[in-house]
Amino acid sequence: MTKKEITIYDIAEALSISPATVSRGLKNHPGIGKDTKKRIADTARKMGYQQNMFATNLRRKNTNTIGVIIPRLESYFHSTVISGIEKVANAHGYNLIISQSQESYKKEVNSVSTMYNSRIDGLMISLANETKTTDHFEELLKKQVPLIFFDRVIEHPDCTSIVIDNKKAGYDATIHLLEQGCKRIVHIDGNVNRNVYADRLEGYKQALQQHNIEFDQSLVLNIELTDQATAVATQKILTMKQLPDGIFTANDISAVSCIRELKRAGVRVPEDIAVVGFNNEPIATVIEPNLTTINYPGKEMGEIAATTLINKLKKQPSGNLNTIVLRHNLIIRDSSLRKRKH
Amino acid sequence: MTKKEITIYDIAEALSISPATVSRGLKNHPGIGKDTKKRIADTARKMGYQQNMFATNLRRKNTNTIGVIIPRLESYFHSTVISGIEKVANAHGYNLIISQSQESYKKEVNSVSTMYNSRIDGLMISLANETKTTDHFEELLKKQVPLIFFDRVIEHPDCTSIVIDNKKAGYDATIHLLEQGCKRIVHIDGNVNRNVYADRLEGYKQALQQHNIEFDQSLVLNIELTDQATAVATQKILTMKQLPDGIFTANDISAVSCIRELKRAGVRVPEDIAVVGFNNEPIATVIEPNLTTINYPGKEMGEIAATTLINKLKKQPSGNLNTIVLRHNLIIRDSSLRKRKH
DNA sequence: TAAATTTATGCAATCGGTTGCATTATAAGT
DNA sequence: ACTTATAATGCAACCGATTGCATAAATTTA
Repeated sequence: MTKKEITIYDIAEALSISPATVSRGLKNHPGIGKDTKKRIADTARKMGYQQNMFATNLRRKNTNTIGVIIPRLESYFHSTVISGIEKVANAHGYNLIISQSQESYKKEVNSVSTMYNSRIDGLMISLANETKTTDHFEELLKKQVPLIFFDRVIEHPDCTSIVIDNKKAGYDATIHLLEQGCKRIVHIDGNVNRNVYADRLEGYKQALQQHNIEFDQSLVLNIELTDQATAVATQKILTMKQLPDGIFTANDISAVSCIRELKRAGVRVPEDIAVVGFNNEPIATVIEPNLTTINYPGKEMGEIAATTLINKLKKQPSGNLNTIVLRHNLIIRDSSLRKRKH
Repeated sequence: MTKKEITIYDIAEALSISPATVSRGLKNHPGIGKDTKKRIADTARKMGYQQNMFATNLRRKNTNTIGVIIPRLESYFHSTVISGIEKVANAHGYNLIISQSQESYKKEVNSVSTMYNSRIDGLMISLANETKTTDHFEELLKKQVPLIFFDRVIEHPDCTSIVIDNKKAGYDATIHLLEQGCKRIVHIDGNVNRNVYADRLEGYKQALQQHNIEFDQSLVLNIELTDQATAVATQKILTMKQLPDGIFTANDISAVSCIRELKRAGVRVPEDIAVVGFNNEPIATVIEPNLTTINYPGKEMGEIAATTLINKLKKQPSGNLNTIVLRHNLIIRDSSLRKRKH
């Protein structure tokens, strides 16, 4: 029933030439005559020829496929990144295979292994919270498969990382709160096992130090940055003997949840407590007051990550960088504005 | 430099048996002796054997890869669906390749063609707004590649569609507004070329009819359901000689934008105008007042779509359904609540 | 016009598994 | 002990494209 596949042999036969010539003709090999090429192309079209990638890949040993592993797909930030990646990969004729780690080290290892078996040409990954080592990438790297980390990265001599300056961003956010007159700032952070959260915390500390405020560990809450966990954390904050006058959270979901709880408890934002988030997700302009946050260029990050990887694959010179740092910026909105500028 | 790949021939040689036996042994063929199997498995592990999928696929003619095409990745709803798909596909050992159409027919055709060339085993798609025909799928279908539509579907005799009852949902939303005392309800809708929007409109009409309210075409605004476009549409609504007292929008992004504009114009929600959205995205509980909306089970839809497809691929009986309708439900929140229940 | 180049094409091995059929070794039946 | 059924393994063709090397044809040069 299934109509027989057309192969280069069929085309060769139809034109009474050799399959080798057809193969070369189809990919515009310089050694093939102009008219022959045209006849091959025409016949191929006429017969409905479709290249068999397996045969090609089997010989060529590359798949034209790039793997992407992210913690979760239903996250605005990550889907933005993926969108950027897809755009670039698609434009360069690469396929994308995507997998989510769900923040689990085990799932991550598993995904890497599956992709390894699928013979991906390159891998881009934003690490799961649980991940602490790079052992599971060694197999890939040994086979010279380029690996790129983005957002949630880890140091590795052979890989490029694409990040923003999280330390500076954390610093910027905190300085802003300080400049708004905050003296006692809580920092709601993620798992400091991950660079992004460790760095944001570091920036927070630096800013405090610069304003001669002593760092107080009890003002740092390391939680899973979800809606729920933040609500719980906020309740805890509300029971502090001395309430903070500023909160810097490491993502917007968390910031929104926090503001919601504060309002529910009758605390005014920003008058009583100013709040700054991170990521600039769409909800930042839905919550009232609108959320001051760090703008994180996700789509751009995806595009750059993909471009870098593809350059590496094509062995173009630009590919051997160690770290690429994208620009972030603080977007000031009402959730932190206590002093009006005029 | 690149370490030589280990093949079944290497294993065969190491054990002085034939490659055929190794091949069968590795996939647990019944005709191979128990101890031989074990020796093969052990040696394979010891030597670091990795199956070459190309060779396998070249013979077997299936790729273990499923394609997914959606309008855009940076959409909460769609990333939720993808998440569900990924979960199921992954659990069954299928790879996923993803592409976005950006609502463009041309890009959609292109993606289908790329996937066709990648020899995907099956395809799942939520159509672009521009798409009106199914011609671009014929090539795939001719090759017996199963195709599943989800959310944005189109009638096709050989394909299963996974949807919610959009007509009923539109009806439910409108009836709710009517029950809250609304008499003049605007419907902000998408491109009626797409089933989802046509059906929601249909449900809206039915509800009106049931309450003996004459349908007024001037109260239906068909727009691109974005933040921006909705803001513009809302401004237009505000200039109507007679203001509506209810608005039913076909998605939450739009509803939120609408509420924002209404509030900015000093219109009270829900007192002056009650608003109902669609999808139940996270922003629905961030906007104030919280948004009444239709809960749309995206992740579940993804899981079911993937399961259905995989069943078809495995030729399991459950696979030959025409349409699967998931349950939706109206979630009533403050944006539409004018009469308190006690 | 013969020799030297250049251009166009073909031969045949190769990539790494898979699988129908044949063959051999082992166990069971008479 | 001898045939027959059963289990275990091997042979070899095949999937479809790629590519180094050889060959043939066309063109240029001497």
